[in-house]
Amino acid sequence: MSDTRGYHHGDLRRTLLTAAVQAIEESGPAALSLRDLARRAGVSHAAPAHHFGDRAGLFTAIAVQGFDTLAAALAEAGDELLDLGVAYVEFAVRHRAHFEVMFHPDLHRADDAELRAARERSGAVLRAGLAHRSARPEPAADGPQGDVLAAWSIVHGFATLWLAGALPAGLGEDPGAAARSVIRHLFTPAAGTD
Amino acid sequence: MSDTRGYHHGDLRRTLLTAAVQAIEESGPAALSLRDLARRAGVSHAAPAHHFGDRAGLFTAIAVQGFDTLAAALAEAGDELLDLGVAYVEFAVRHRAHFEVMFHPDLHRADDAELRAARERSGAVLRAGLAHRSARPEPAADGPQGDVLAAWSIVHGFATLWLAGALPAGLGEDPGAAARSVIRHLFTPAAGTD
DNA sequence: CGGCAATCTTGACAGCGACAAGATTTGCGG
DNA sequence: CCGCAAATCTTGTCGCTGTCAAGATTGCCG
Repeated sequence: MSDTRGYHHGDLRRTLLTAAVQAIEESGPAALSLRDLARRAGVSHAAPAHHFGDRAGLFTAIAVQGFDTLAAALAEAGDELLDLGVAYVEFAVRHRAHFEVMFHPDLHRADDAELRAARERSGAVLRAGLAHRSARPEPAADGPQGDVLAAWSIVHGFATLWLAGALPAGLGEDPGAAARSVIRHLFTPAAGTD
Repeated sequence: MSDTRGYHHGDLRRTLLTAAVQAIEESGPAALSLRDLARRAGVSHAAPAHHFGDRAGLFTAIAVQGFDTLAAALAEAGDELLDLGVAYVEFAVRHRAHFEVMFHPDLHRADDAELRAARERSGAVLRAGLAHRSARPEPAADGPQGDVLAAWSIVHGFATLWLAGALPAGLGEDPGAAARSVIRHLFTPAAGTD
């Protein structure tokens, strides 16, 4: 089904997408080359342009795929704010190529209709999960968005710093566990070990 | 002093650096071209290579400059954890080109000696400021690094999301003020207006 | 079965980073 | 003041890249 049989490839778009994600995970988005992608897929150098139009179009498609995957991961994580945050960080680490492309507007086409929709979808899942958070019953004073923003910031920052290799070495190998202990500082300021 | 007089430019390195920062602020790091930089400085296309060796070398120099500027900004911000965090976010927004390059290891040369030193310098300022934080006297249970990590994560995440344009529109124009209300969630979980 | 749209190829062009070799200038020892 | 070495910048070139245009091949639908 995904074999390169004859003139038409048959499944070139999906093949290029997975090859692109793998290449980004290996060498970062900047080093990604459409021609190299075509080479890996055993296809002529101009073939990718037909499916994505553009280098930015390819990144846009990756971002869309990323937001959908994130939405699914968050939906599966449950309603606890803590678990939601851990799932966010684990998504970022397990799909670092998607994550990096998703939050770099200068790579993809940020106003793309399909991308807007996917981003809105994952945002809705996030807000739905945060709506009946059990860890913090009393609403914050700076509006309902205040603590959502704080939670989003702390998990996004932790994930970004982890991926950038900027965090100290003593955190271990499990980003989810490390994130859990960090996120806890949001509700229980003076304790992180439970 | 910074004039292009004759065969030797006289101040080409600094000129290229500022031109690079401006170009990155306009179109992002990915679109930066050494040849375009040379053109802006009125210099031949291979001149930048002599000062930075490489495209990665240029980004490394920018990152070094960024960490030094950040260290200065943090040192000037005072000892309060809150003010420290606000200064961090304001630095990221005011020097977004530096900030983006600093935390993208695939752009610069992360093991560069001068870069290591600059990063360590700014890290020391951050830790010094956090050492006698007044807003939270009691130590966290998961070691002294726990709350430092939480604070760093929340400000870094907020700054990153702000720069990515991912935050909702209702936050106003002042990132420092918005950051202040978000950071407050770290110590006072149920209030953010005070 | 015929034609049409989708898909892929071939070819070309300008721009890019990197390297090598040469030109020019500065600075420093004598 | 001279001359030479090092620093700085230029010119030329190479392979690679993204993008566009035009043609070849295939699947599909009437």
